[in-house]
Amino acid sequence: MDNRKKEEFAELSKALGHPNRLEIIKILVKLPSDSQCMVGNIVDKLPISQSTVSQHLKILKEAGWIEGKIDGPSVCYCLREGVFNQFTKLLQELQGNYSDINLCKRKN
Amino acid sequence: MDNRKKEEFAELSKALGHPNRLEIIKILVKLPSDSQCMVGNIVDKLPISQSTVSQHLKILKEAGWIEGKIDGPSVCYCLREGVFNQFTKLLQELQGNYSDINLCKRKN
DNA sequence: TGCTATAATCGTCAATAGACGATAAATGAT
DNA sequence: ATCATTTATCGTCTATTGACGATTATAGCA
Repeated sequence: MDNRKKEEFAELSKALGHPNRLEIIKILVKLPSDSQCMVGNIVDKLPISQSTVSQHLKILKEAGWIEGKIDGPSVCYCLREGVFNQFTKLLQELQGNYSDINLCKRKN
Repeated sequence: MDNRKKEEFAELSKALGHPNRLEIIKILVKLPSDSQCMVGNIVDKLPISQSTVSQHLKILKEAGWIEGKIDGPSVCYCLREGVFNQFTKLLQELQGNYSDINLCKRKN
C-alpha cells in the first residue's frame, strides 16, 4: 500500500470515525431509491444543528463518501458510486495475507 | 446497527484514520509469525518520537485493534484476534443491502 | 422586484488530537 | 545496589474538531 492509498484510506476511515457521520451514511444507505436525500431530511433525523450537519456533509464529501446534487433551492446528497467497494478493497489491501498466525502468543 | 455498535465502529474507524496508525497496523500485519513486535521496532520504522508512537499504540489498543504482551523489559504488540473480521462485519452491516440503485441520478 | 426556503459559510468557543522532550516505572544485567 | 534498556506517562504547545448561532448565497415564487 503506497503513500497515496494510505492517505486516501486514512481520510475515508477518519470521516467514518464519528457517530453522527456514521448515522448520515446509514440514512443515505437506507433511503428508498426513489426518495429525496435533501439536507433538511438529514437534519431532521439528527440531534444537531443544520450548520453542524452541513459541516459533517462537507467532511464526508471531501473524503469521498458522498456527493451532492443541486436540485432547485435544495441539495440532494447520496453515496458516491463504488465507495463501499473502494473502502473494502483498501481494507483488504491493508489486511494483506494476514492470518492469526501472526498473533502474539498470549500468556498474560 | 444499534448505538453500541455504532460507537464501536466509529472508534475503530477513527483509530484507523491516521497515516501513522495505519502504518503501525501494516507493520504488525507484515510481521513474520515468529518475530518480535516490540515498540522499539515500530519506533524505528516511523518518523515520529517514541512517546508519540506510544500514544498511537494506546489509541489503537483502546479502540480494540491491538494488544500488548509484556515480555521482559519490553512490550510486544500484536493485532487483536479477529479484529479484521469484526471491522469487516460492522462495515457490511452499515452497508446493509445497499446498491447503486440508491444513488442520485447525476446530471451535474 | 421583493420574499421565502434551503443550505453553505463565517466567527466563536471549548474540547480533543498530535506532536515533542522530560520524567517515571519496570525489568534485566553487572 | 546500581545501572542500562525499554516503554508509559506527564506537561506543554499548537492545530484541528465539533458544536453553535448568525449571516450569506442561491433558487424559486408571489
